[in-house]
Amino acid sequence: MPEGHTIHRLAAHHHAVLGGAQVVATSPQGRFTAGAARLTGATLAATEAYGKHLLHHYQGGPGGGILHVHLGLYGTVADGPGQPPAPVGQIRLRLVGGPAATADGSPAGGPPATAGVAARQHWLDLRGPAACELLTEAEADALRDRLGADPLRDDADPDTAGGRIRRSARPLGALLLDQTIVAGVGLVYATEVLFRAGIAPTTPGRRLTADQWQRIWADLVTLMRIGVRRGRIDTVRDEHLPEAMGRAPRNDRHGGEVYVYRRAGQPCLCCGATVAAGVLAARNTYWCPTCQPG
DNA sequence: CAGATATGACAAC
DNA sequence: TTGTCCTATCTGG
Repeated sequence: MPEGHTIHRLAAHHHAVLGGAQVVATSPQGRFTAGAARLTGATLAATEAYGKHLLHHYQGGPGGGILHVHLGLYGTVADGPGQPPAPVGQIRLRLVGGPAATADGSPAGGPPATAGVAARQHWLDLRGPAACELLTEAEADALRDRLGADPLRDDADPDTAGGRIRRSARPLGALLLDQTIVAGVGLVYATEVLFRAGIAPTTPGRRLTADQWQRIWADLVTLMRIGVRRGRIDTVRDEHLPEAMGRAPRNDRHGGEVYVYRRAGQPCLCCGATVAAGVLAARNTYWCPTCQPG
């Protein structure tokens, strides 16, 4: 699940269901005991996504702080109304009071709960994360400073990212995954955006023109915004969708329609050539030898 | 039911 | 480059 679109989606959702409310935090596995104690009684003031990093800003209570979560390869966050299921996650946040969520699911702002406001019950479980820790403001600044341009953030600086890419001899398939250059792009988006650009993942960054980078960046912004909306990665143009081509829709756990990601050995949706697979910088990569000439 | 694998990242060679 | 983290899911026997 977790490329940048997933994290941005979670940040917005968590603000909608827990924003402005006091929380009770527990550490069922005992790996976040001190952090949970500092969060309990604090109020979730804001949520933020930067690349694949999720930040919860807590104020008040016994100290508050910035909860930093990175899901890594297989971390998940689940949440829901009412009583939580059996405590198994690394961290659990339980809403104990706050303004009622708006009907359309938009962020519930306003002050914390006051007497007479019906308390919501909402739980959140974090399981299998690569990182779950409390940061200071300075540490959060340092985290943002070491991340590159996030196509889903308004403050992104694609020119700096493009400059670094176009001065590098490393292959584009690795450069797009370098979170200090571009933040939030993972294997699926990197693989697919290069297919859509008609550029092989082995191409050195310095062979990319400024115009090509501009188009790749714009495509990432477009694709990842769709990903946030739909909660899945779709990169296939209308004319190559299953309905348009009379083929069966993709039906694996990812769900999205893609051109080459994990389609090794299958025919390219554009030209029919066999999709190739390889390993680049310790990550799987896929491409069409015809549509993406090296 | 054991083993492989996964949209990730980092430390240690 | 390889190993490790650590969870869920899918595969083959």
